[in-house]
Amino acid sequence: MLSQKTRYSIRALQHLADHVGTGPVPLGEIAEKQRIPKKFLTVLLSEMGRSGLVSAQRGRDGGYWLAKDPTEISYGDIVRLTRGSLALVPCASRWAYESCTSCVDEEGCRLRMVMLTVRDATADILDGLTLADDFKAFAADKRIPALSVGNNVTAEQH
Amino acid sequence: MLSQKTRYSIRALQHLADHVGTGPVPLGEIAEKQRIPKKFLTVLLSEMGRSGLVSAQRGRDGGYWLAKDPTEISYGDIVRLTRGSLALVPCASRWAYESCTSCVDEEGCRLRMVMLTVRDATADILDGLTLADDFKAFAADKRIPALSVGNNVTAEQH
DNA sequence: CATGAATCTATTTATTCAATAGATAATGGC
DNA sequence: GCCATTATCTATTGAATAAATAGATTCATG
Repeated sequence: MLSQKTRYSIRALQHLADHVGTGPVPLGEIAEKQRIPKKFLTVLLSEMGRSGLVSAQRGRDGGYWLAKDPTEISYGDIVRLTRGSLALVPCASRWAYESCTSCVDEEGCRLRMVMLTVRDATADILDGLTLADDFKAFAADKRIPALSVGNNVTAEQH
Repeated sequence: MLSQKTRYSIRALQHLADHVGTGPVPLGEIAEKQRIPKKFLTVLLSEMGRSGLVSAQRGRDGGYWLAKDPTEISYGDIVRLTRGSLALVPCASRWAYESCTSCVDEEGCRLRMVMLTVRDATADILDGLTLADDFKAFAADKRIPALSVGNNVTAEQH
């Protein structure tokens, strides 16, 4: 699962992407519009500043803006920077590899092979989508179906 | 990330898959061979028993075995049963959907659209692989490259 | 120099996860 | 019937991580 931190960060960046060219956006506005706790968001935006995703200006009329063009910031980048890895298991990360504790045989580990494949598929998607992408077109293209709300799942739905 | 619980569970099931037809495998053997804390494993195997993945027999010569044919147990099943969901965000789960707290507009949420796509790609992989699959062939087919160990990442490696 | 903003480090609080404990129940051999 | 063996269950502890908050500081601008 993605942490709140990652999710808040993505929403904040999307907000900034939607306001490119309109000058610095103050933290208070992002917090309010995106329903993110203000004080928490200061921490997140600071980190994103340090990692080069956003720039900021202090003082009157200050605020935040994207440090790069929205086409240059992919969802993969954001997840890597805020979460450390795209993978579901540290030994299947290509960006932040860590060997498993309590692993019996990493070379032959089937779990790791599966998870490497998943991580590559995930990367294909997340690295191919940027903050600039048009999600209405994207959704139509992928034909994302509506979700059945609740937990009423049938055997076939696995 | 997958929890230890999910990882241990998968390793335990793989062990059982490798011993189909040899009679009940006692917990102690699984724990030792797979390096899983014994007491913890009892909890995991109990849960897997309740969810119908394994069967067990008590007493002398007792132990565990797969409740179904290994071809009938996919990695997707295991992850869903032990973790609750394949998705990276609860509102993108099809099996265990939950709406986000602090979500502004779920219908139009771009993060959710991306994550639905990722969850579908993940499901394609994990539901297509079972405990019976031959991972040497799988790895060769997918041409899984060796990992560079450590965190020495260059800009191009994203 | 006062005001409005971001920035930084530390701390609290909540939640989740991993592991262990301890008592119980079934099975089979003698 | 009794004992050793093995699984089962519920609860608890302990540790780690994540979420959120606090408070002092710095910088820009009118």
